Amino acid sequence: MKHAYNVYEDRCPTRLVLDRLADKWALLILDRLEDGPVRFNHLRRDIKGISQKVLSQTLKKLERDGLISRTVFPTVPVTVEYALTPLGLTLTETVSALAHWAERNMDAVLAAQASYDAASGAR
Amino acid sequence: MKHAYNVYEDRCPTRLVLDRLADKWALLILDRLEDGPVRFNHLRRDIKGISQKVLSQTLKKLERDGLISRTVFPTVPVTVEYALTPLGLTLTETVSALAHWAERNMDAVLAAQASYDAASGAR
DNA sequence: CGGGATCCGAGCAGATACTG
DNA sequence: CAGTATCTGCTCGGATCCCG
Repeated sequence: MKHAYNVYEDRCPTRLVLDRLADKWALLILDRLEDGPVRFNHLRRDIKGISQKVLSQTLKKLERDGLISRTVFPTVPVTVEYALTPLGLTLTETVSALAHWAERNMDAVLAAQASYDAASGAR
Repeated sequence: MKHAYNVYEDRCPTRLVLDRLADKWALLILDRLEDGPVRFNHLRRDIKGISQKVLSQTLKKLERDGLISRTVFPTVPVTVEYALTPLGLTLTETVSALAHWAERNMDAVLAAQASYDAASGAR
């Protein structure tokens, strides 16, 4: 057993955390915040395809988990900045590794998919 | 820009890969296979809470992506072993890092959630 | 043992409209 | 600008039954 306890157990708290991390949007947001604080609509524009509702929900979850901070500036109209917390920062190293793996091995994965599809299509 | 190209773009292939990885069950399965080949019902028993259908679907996706291999032994009844491919093996290092991050920082996350909930509950 | 097929209900996501 | 509210689908996952 390479884990401190059984990660595969049903109500294991690690699963709860892992569960939260296993979210495409959350990963992209964390990755995007790595370079510094970003405002709401800026995130919305940068992360193509996310809806305002889902972005809002995901940000709230990440804030609840203590991974990002939300700062409101009392300008008119109001400005809100999202930034990584120190905890969130420690996570982005790992998330980055995942993103870079995807980049490096994308071709291999696509090739595997193509050959898999060809094999089952032949049937 | 720390990526070779814009990961946040809509139809970026990296997103497709990242999307696949952002799956709680897939991560758990990859992690579980790290120690060696495992049979179907063994996985089913080990990864508590997964249904046979979802396990089957997830395994198929991972196989399609070239991350795991499926070997059928013509015994009676038939035996099927799932194992990491070399490509999948390179990924588990990163997945492991994620799992260990979750383990190490679980307490901090739970604490953050508690204080967040207390703050919004007070309103 | 290792699945596929089917049915079904809950929840999540998209679109739209409105607000401080 | 930065969201909330509501409604509506529509996919995902659980349960069950069956097969090689």
